[in-house]
Amino acid sequence: MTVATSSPAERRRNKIRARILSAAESVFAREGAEGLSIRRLAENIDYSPAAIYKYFSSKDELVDELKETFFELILENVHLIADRSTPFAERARACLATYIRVAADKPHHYAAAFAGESVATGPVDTEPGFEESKKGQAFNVLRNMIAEGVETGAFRAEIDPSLAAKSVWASMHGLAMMIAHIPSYPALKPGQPSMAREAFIEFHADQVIRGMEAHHG
Amino acid sequence: MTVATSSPAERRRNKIRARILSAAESVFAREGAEGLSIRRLAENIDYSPAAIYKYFSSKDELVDELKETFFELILENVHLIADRSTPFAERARACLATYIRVAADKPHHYAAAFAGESVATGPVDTEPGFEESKKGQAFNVLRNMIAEGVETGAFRAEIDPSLAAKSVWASMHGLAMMIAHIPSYPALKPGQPSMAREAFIEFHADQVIRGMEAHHG
DNA sequence: ATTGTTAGTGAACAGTGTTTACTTTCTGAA
DNA sequence: TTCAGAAAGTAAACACTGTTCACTAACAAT
Repeated sequence: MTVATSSPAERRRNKIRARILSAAESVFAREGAEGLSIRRLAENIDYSPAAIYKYFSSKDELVDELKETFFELILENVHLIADRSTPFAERARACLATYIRVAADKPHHYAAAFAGESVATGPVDTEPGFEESKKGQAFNVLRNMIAEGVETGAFRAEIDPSLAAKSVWASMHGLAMMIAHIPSYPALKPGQPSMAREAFIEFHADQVIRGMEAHHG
Repeated sequence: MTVATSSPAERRRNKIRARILSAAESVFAREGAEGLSIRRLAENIDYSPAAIYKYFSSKDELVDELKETFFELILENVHLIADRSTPFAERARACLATYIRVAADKPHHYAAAFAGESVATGPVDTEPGFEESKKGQAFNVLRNMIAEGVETGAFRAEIDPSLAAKSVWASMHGLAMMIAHIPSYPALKPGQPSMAREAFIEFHADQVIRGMEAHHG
């Protein structure tokens, strides 16, 4: 083990790697994975197409890194809400709504994060490294929150947090995908779309939480 | 207006068109839109690639037709349940579950039906021809069912059927997409995945309905 | 100073959807 | 029945794509 954890050459390499990722990010955000071509990317940063392959073994690997970074962003935002000490019901709704908002902000990223065949090969939570992945961590935040709800009696006692978390995730995923693919969803008519969307996101989150709520009395 | 609504030539043409679609269908079901290449398709049916373009103006148009036919299948299945005279709650849950089941049966079709950029250009329900499209009709079935629930007092009075239909659709869409992209979702571990999935689909549908239910008491 | 690794490149390979110019085949009217 | 015109079908090319290979230039370490 050498002392220097980063040689000058290594730092320079990381810098270029980052520059490639940054250029890719901006194209990807605008046009998605299909719009991001290695040749165009190479031209943008004044390299030959083949040069990219000295830094990434394939386009998929490059895109995977963009997706992972994006899910890190989702996780950060959700954590910010989840760790607050506001009342449970409010906190739960805010978490769900936040997930959608971040997803809606980068629709191409969100859609791509779930469209990749690499993800589709195995079960979600038995995938190697799922627990450690950003997606897995986001799932855990959700499950813990539901467990809290069950323990405090806010949610029905018979609810299995793991199972419910998957159901809730699916529901939020659905809205996120709808917005990603149909940018104006769910606005009835164009015009003040963001207000209508905000209201809808909150309605949707509310519906999902209601589905789990206990009704004493 | 001529009497003959289909000349021999025309019938022959439709036959070949159908043969192309049929060959495309089987490849598409197995490998999705990316796996379906015009050249491979042409080879399968012993035509030159260019010949396909005498019947379809583009690959997108061909795929669009596959998608529309698929959504017709969904609609048929859902209608079969929706038109039954079983108790409302049971009927509603069965409709939602059916939507998922048909989608899960042809994951590539379902994913593609929502992935196309052509869909993503406008609002869902202000798209020209949305009301007439199979997707639009499925949406109407859902909205009418929710309206029925509100009228009979099963669902909360303040619920707007149009809005709620979008929320419910998003929830079901989410699960359908999860299953489409992650074939083993939501099984925790491989083994008896279809039973686990059946149970989960019903749990999910139940959660979604519960979100709208009124609690008199 | 020399050796070996790394950065970077131009050209090619194997695909893709699509268009164009061309030939063949068939059809509908004089 | 003949004959013009439309339609069916094709080979070859265009403009792309991701990726690999052989090669050169630069740099690091012994």
